[in-house]
Amino acid sequence: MLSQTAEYALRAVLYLAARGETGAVGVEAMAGELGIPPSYLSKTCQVLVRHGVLESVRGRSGGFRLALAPERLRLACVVDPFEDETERRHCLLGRATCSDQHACAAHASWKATSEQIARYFRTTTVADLQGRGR
Amino acid sequence: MLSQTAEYALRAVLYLAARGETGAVGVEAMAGELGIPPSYLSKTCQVLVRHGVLESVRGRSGGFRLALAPERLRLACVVDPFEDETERRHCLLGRATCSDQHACAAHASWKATSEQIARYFRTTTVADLQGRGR
DNA sequence: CTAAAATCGGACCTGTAAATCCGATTTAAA
DNA sequence: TTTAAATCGGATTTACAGGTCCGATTTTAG
Repeated sequence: MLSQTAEYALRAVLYLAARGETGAVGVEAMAGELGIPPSYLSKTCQVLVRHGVLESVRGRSGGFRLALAPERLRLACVVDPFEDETERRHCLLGRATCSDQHACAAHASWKATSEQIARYFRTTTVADLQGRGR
Repeated sequence: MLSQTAEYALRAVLYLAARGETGAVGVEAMAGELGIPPSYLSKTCQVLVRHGVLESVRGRSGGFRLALAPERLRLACVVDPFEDETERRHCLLGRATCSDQHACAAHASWKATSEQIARYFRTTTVADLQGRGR
């Protein structure tokens, strides 16, 4: 469903949200806790910083922290930087242009499901997932 | 949403369904029509034969045709052989075990959408998509 | 019977996502 | 002021899905 990288990003953000306002968390610690290759997580977090999802604190006792309150952070903001913009996964058969006007064979029947997926990522916030599961 | 290979499979099956009972269609013709690399489509079709979705006719004027009536062919049958069995895409965060009992943070909120996706592929048939779009 | 046209299927190549490595830079504690 | 600990960021390597190639086999048209 999500690329490996997008999944890492989501897990990292969820982890930081759980920490609340406890200052920045180092990549090494986070990676160890989440079971993600540290140097890869480092890059992934850097991308999230560029997209305004995280803030980085450099130097000693630095690390990463959320840039926004969890209530304002939608899952789409976390995941989108790692999904190909062009293929908004709207067409099941991989058409470049697939709309109500120029529909592929699957368009009509797939539409409802496709829209529910998009709505999930657009409306669900990080706060909505906090405190659930473990 | 679907892997490239699964998408090829679905398009090929839809193409054969549109042909109706006009005998087997050669890979070369099908690939040209669909814009799929011929030798790759060949392998993809071979997998579908092994899974009972297609039948192959060897020798001169051979090719592939549907093994079942379109009404009996569910999209899941076409697509599943090309998706990893283990990660049934049920867990957004990539957990090995994620269920109502052992839930990840996203489980509860993701469940409805996840089930709608599964239901779509399980219940929609090739016949449902026939004659739609182009 | 022969030859052409097709699938079969294994070995090989390739492009890209995933992961690693390492030096430069920044900062705070000692 | 020095040093340790952290991010930054580009170059490189690895793993695997995607794609190619080709010889063997099968079958039918002529």
